[in-house]
Amino acid sequence: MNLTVAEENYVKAIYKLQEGDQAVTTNALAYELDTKPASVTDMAKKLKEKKLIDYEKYQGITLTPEGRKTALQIVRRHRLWECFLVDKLSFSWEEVHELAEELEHVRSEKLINRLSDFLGNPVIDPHGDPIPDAHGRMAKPRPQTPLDQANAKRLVVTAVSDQSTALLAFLNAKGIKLGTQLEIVAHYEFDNSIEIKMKHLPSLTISEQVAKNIMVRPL
Amino acid sequence: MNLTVAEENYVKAIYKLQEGDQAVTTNALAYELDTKPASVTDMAKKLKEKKLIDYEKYQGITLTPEGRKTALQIVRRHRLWECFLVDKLSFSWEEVHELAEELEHVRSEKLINRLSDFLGNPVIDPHGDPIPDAHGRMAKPRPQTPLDQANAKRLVVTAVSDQSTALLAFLNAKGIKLGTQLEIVAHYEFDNSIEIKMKHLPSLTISEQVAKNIMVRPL
DNA sequence: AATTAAATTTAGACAAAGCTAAATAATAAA
DNA sequence: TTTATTATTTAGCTTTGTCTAAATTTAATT
Ligand SMILES: [Mn+2]
Ligand SMILES: [Mn+2]
Ligand SMILES: [Mn+2]
Ligand SMILES: [Mn+2]
Repeated sequence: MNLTVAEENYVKAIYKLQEGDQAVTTNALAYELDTKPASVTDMAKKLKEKKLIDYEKYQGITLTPEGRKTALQIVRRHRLWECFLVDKLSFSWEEVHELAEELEHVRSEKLINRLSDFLGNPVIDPHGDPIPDAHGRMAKPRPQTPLDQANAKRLVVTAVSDQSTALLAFLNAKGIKLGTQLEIVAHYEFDNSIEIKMKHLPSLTISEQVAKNIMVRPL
Repeated sequence: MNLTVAEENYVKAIYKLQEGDQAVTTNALAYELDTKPASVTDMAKKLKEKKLIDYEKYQGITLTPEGRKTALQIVRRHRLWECFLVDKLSFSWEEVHELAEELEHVRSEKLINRLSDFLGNPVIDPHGDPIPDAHGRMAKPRPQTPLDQANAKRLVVTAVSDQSTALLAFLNAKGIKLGTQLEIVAHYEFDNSIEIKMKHLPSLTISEQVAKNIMVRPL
């Protein structure tokens, strides 16, 4: 099926919001895509027509199996381009999302498979997110939790769930990246901030907001 | 100025057709872009509004200096992506044009300059066409002529002027590529076909059509 | 110079993707 | 269970880029 760029962006956004299998709401999708609910309703009708989503008035949106397959292809392209930009062109992780948002729409199986080979068939992208293979399968991520809910003391950073430039730039400034090892020094109940310690660095206190978006697993 | 993909394709096509400085006709542009003359007229009005072209009814189209600058940026992106695809992803020269046609529309100075560095700042693309630098300057190509007009006997292939898959595939089949050295054995007046000889290979006769599109210079 | 042919433009329509404002449905509060 | 609030949809309009058919201009031929 031949999708427009807009349709691809919708399908990917629905995939992202559809954690598990609960329906995605019109408003949530509008917010995610920085558009208006009325526009989402319009597009929902088109995507239903193309059998990429299940949609009934007022009932929210879910991807069909076909839609999910499509979404995974787009996610694959997005994440592989991110890897390319970071690994080969030396971009930093907060710069690549925007560019990948455009590169992901160049549709060519051959291109993307060769790109994957060229990169050594990576399985996670620069933000720690898994990359679907050519068949849409991804390594199920090793168990990870947001830093604010971690119970172990010694942890390693495995991903960032919010990928805004603002958060990533903050983490850069503090020297936190994928693979960074850290120790929880204290929880402060007042604002749920967390004090952490990385090797060779003075300890540092981060807000709950930040902690929620750093994914970790026990070391 | 922020151009749409369609506008970029028009500007690039006008640049391509505007050999020297003669105006590009509506019909020629429509044919080049595989669209209809009426659509070209519509777009001409928009591009004039954006000061990218000079255009008066019935008088044809020429790029303004601003338009030429824009065109050179697009050409730069196109040709650098072609280099990437051939040099890094092992595509062959007849496969890359289509893909570059899409990749060229990802607008990022930083991306394209890093890509250029990554590729070693190449100055010609896989078809022998010069690549504009970041300032829009290109090495003026060494003098070259179409094979059908060459007077020297021993020649080297420097570029292909028609880049259709059909021609490139034909050249592949015959073992002709950039840098190939050949000798003219005979001209046949009947159909202007040309017999050529490459080292270690039996001689071979090519049509005028083909010869017109192989650019060569004396060895 | 008049006529024919070719090139170009205009008029009117359509599909895609978006918007605002108004209407309707679903949910939450009183 | 009414009432108020929030979520969603509908209606109508806009922009971009395309098309066909008709009109007009320019160029080429008698
Ligand atoms: Mn995108
Ligand atoms: Mn990512
Ligand atoms: Mn293009
Ligand atoms: Mn080329």
